[in-house]
Amino acid sequence: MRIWTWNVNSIKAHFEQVSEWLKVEKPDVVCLQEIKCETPNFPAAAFEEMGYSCAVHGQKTYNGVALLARGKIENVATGLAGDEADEQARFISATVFGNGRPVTVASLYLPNGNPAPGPKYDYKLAWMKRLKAKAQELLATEEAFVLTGDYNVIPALADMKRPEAWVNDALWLAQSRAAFQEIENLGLTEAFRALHPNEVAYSFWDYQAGAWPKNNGIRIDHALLSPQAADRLIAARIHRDARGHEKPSDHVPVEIELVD
DNA sequence: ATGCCGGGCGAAGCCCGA
Repeated sequence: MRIWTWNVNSIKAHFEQVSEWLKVEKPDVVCLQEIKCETPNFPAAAFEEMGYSCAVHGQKTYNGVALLARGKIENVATGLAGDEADEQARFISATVFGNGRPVTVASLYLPNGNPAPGPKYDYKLAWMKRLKAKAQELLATEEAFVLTGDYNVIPALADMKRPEAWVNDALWLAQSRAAFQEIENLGLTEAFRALHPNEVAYSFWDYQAGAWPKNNGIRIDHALLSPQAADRLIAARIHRDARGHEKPSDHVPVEIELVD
């Protein structure tokens, strides 16, 4: 089972590229972030024609996450517990099936948090605590699950081209990394780094200042796997070529492959 | 680079992203 995550920076603006890539690569599950549309405006019919079921947690203008999967999608849940006032559409989870073996998959868009310090950073850290609680709840089931998406966290020095540019940034601040590490330390595996301990690879390049031609990138799109999912992990890939397309998203797809 | 690009909204210019 191949599971993709892709922050598409508006599904309306980048639908053509996304659908072309899905037709060629045929991933089994696709987690989308920043769809930037309300649920009724998501192009579900077009994805269904391509063989996918869809579960969407949309929002006007900002955020928005979705799950596509070949076969059925069950137990769809949206949002994270712990803040009744939170109206930002950043989390959707569901059960998907590969050869009959169920996997719980979540598509998440973790808050950026800049400027830090400030209310946006407080929201980011609080959101990470809520995500940790969700991970703890899922771990108690002792089943395979994958929490994947745009984490907006640079885990280590090796995950950025220009560390000096990020010293005071919410994506790199010690508290952000510590919160990410806390979730990993529950017993989750960050798939790409686990399989490629020494590889320098990025998943985001800013649109500005020639970041892409200079390869001035960061790695912030991740997949965290429960032990039962990590046991099935056989590959992790970053599709960096997607960034070179005409009119691309600023993020590229990150893929993991599990034994069916 | 407290935004250089790019998207949304909405029809100019501001908000937001990382």
